[in-house]
Amino acid sequence: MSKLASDAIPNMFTCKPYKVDPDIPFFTASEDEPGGIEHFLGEPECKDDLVNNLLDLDMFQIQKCFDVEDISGTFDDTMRPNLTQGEGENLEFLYEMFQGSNNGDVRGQNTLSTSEEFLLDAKYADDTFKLDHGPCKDSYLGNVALQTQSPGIHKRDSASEILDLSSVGDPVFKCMNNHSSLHDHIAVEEVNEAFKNMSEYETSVMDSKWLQQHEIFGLKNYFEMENGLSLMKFDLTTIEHEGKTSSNIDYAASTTEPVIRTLNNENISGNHQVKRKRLTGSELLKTMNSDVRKVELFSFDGEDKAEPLVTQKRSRKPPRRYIEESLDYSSKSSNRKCGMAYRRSKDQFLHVKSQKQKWQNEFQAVQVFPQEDSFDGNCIQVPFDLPMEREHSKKNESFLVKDAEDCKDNRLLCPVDKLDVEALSAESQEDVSEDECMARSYAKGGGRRKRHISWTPSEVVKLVEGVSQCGVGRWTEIKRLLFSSSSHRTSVDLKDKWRNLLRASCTQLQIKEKVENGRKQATNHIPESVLWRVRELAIMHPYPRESRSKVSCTAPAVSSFTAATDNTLVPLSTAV
DNA sequence: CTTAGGG
DNA sequence: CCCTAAG
Repeated sequence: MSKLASDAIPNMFTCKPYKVDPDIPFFTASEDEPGGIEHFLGEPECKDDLVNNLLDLDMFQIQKCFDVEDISGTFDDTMRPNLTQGEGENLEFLYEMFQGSNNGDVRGQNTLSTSEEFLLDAKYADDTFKLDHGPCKDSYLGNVALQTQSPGIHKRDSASEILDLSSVGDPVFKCMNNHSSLHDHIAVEEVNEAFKNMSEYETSVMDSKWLQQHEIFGLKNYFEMENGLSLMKFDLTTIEHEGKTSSNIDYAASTTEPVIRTLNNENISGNHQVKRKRLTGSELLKTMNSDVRKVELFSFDGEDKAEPLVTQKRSRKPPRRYIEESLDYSSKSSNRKCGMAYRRSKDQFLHVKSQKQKWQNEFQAVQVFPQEDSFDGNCIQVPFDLPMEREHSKKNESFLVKDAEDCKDNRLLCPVDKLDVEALSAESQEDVSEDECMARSYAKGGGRRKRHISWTPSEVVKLVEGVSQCGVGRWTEIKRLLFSSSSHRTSVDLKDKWRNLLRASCTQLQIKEKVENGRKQATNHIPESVLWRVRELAIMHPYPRESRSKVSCTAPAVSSFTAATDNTLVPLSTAV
């Protein structure tokens, strides 16, 4: 496929004037030093250069990648505000811009003002048409709003953002084309001619500066990205281009490939939407400006051909941000498909299946309190994430190969998981509900804090019993023995709970000694007998540091414990 | 990985 | 409940 593309693309693209691949700095400058980049972007200096570069970029891509013969109306709409408004003479204007003349400053600002108007138009048009844009739309539009509201920086930002927004509004442009009379082929041709007239010297002089600006632009784009798809994309192309500084062929192939993918995909899913949107500004211009069917005729006749290119290129590890976000997406999207549920509960189920009956018997033997912890209403949890994000995940279901594979795996494994759940539910409703509860709490979190699940008295009793059996500190064993069914209680949780119980037992004693009235409130629904037991266990199995001193001061003698306990508690001597 | 301990 | 260091 890549060879195919390499053979086909140069025939259709005429890239004479430019010796240096303009996207190399764009792609190579990526995840290594985002902080510095951000800092750089924060400096309000380069606006004029960026303005110039914006137009330069446009012209570059147009000239470089397409021998402009059949430019669709989208191109005209995109370029028109920049080229035709404010300056009647496109040729002269562009020429000056390319030369980096001082006049370009003023004109650049004019261009920017019109661009802003255009961006606002795009925003409103976007809102009007409500086209399917994927998850990044809002953020981009938000950027637009921010730019228009902050005059201090909006010039620079909007300049660097125009292409982004054009990408976001791509469908908008298309819609506009359907019912507007903005087609302006003259401007395009003039631009094209201007490039042809440019001398080799000028282009070569521009290259260094232009590359710098292009890098800025690209990095800006980089930071605008909401998900990692385009990062992957960029990485791929980066790998492709590293060390090949003048590989226009590869450039063309890699940059046009997603376009073709998008086009060939009949039901354009969010996946490809995102891909196209996440392209660099230059790519987007190409995407929008080119007559894509024409591209398709050049030996790209199926998605299966374009697919290997992607997988072949994906060799660099995605950035951390991408990993987190993709995990977020996958967890959200696969939540309903047992994605995380499977992951978290697989071992649990396997383990439970073998030992569940046995431990359950032990539980019942151990239970001293009635089954208050059926977890009936306790497990109904409201998801943290917004419903909007769910929609995104739906659209981006297969927006990465990795994600797609994950989803597939989850779907494949899901039936087994469900079978397990059903089989277990026949055994014990409580435990399954706990597992589901736990799975939900993890699946939706996406790395966030686990939902707080209050310890039920029976759980406390189980913990106490486990401590009495295994001793303090053997939390894994206790967990395995008594909490194997409740996967949301980890050994660390047991440890923490035990620590809290010790504190509670201490403080409660002190409180009880002082005020008899506040006892119920202070106990926090933990029966006093349990606390007594905790205290005694703390004596028998001293907690490494804190329990010894604390308990020793307040813990009564064993004789007092036996006297104070009700008969529901098994005497400690039997347990130990 | 498990535990202890601080936050 | 989270995080991390230590073993």
